[in-house]
Amino acid sequence: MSTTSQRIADVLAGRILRGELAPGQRITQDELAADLSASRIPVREALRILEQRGLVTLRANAGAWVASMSRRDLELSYEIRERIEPLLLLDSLPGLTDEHLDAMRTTQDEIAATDDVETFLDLDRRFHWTSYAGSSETQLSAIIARLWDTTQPYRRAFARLAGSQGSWVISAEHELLLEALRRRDGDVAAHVLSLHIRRTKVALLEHGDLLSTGG
Amino acid sequence: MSTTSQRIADVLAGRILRGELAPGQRITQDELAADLSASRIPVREALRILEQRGLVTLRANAGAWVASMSRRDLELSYEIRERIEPLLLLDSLPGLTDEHLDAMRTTQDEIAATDDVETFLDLDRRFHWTSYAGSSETQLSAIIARLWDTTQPYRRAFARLAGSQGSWVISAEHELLLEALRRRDGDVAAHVLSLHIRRTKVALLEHGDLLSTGG
DNA sequence: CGCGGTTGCAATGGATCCAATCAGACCCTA
DNA sequence: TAGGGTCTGATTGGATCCATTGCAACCGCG
Repeated sequence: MSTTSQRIADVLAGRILRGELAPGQRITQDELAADLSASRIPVREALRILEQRGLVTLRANAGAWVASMSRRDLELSYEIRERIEPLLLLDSLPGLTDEHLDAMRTTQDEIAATDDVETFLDLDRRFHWTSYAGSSETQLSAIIARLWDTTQPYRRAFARLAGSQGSWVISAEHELLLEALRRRDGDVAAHVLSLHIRRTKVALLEHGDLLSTGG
Repeated sequence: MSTTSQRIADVLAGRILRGELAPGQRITQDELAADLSASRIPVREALRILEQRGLVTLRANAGAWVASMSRRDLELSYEIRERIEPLLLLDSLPGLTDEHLDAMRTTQDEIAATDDVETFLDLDRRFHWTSYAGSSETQLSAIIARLWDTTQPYRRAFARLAGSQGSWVISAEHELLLEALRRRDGDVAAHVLSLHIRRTKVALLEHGDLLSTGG
């Protein structure tokens, strides 16, 4: 069995990523401890773990809050991803099996079929991370996972606003990516991925009001 | 005054970055607590803080170690830096004052004059981070700071092996960077920086034996 | 009526104590 | 003698209790 700290961190991370807790919202140690039937010690460690993942902001002698990003931070996050996710994809490609590609195929079909925002977010995440499954766990994947996590609330807000408009663009880009991966063409795949992220960034930032969920 | 956790984290980080503790070396909570006259609670939090900075590796019910990287991780760290440090530099450039540039000028003169490895590492770090001083604290600078921190032991090992050979190349690149920044030529500055990092990576990885310090 | 200081409470930070876990040595057996 | 199992010690993880900090309401003074 894992530690209590890790269990608490997992539960809290899930709540944040599912949007049950909004960016900027206060988190009190006592409350969480009582809620999960533990003392405050593992709660404090869990908050440290989530600070590390960028999901929580801590201030000494003041407390903890669900992390929120400035518009500039959000923009830079996408520009980082645009430059290093292709790196991870190239590192992953040699290790990608046909089973991985089949799984991506299936996931993409489900993406094209869904209208629910939460389902889409989940599937989109799965689609891309399956493409990274050929790479071993490194600092690179950790950094990217963190960027995905911290921007998740804003992706959700955007997806809600945009509705299903433009979802066909995403599907088209996913198809291009998938085809390039099948041909084992790393250069094209990396390029498509880079463009995919850049276009998402632009679309997302056009909605200036999506930062209203928290400062 | 800050918290005890933060103070312990700072002390331990300093020891690791100065090379007093080698990668892979065990850290026991009791020892650290006794050494710094504190209980184990803030020590545990300090270890979490340093795990966040990538300086310490934690395993549940087993303990803490000074973090070490695989060769592949080291290589990827440089490839990430090569792609995103130019981004930080471009973000910083509008905010860079003449005072910043003068400080870089002075630091570079000191770099050219020194033969001591520790002094060089310190000055080189200062040179580049001064060039980022025009940017506000974002996730981007945090990621890069982390990459600098975690690769520090290997930079040190390389600098010792290489001695002062090739230090003129570094100085030449720094001069090019400085000149481009003075002209406010972001494109050239970013390009020089990218090449600077890439060349450093290649030189560093040629020494396959520098990973001997820890596994 | 507005501002500064003070007081009280709520929440966090830290210390001590106890329980659970892991690593290694030792012993017993085949 | 080699292998496996058990037992013991050391170390980490967690709970309870106390100290400290920060925030806010309240009171007094100008």
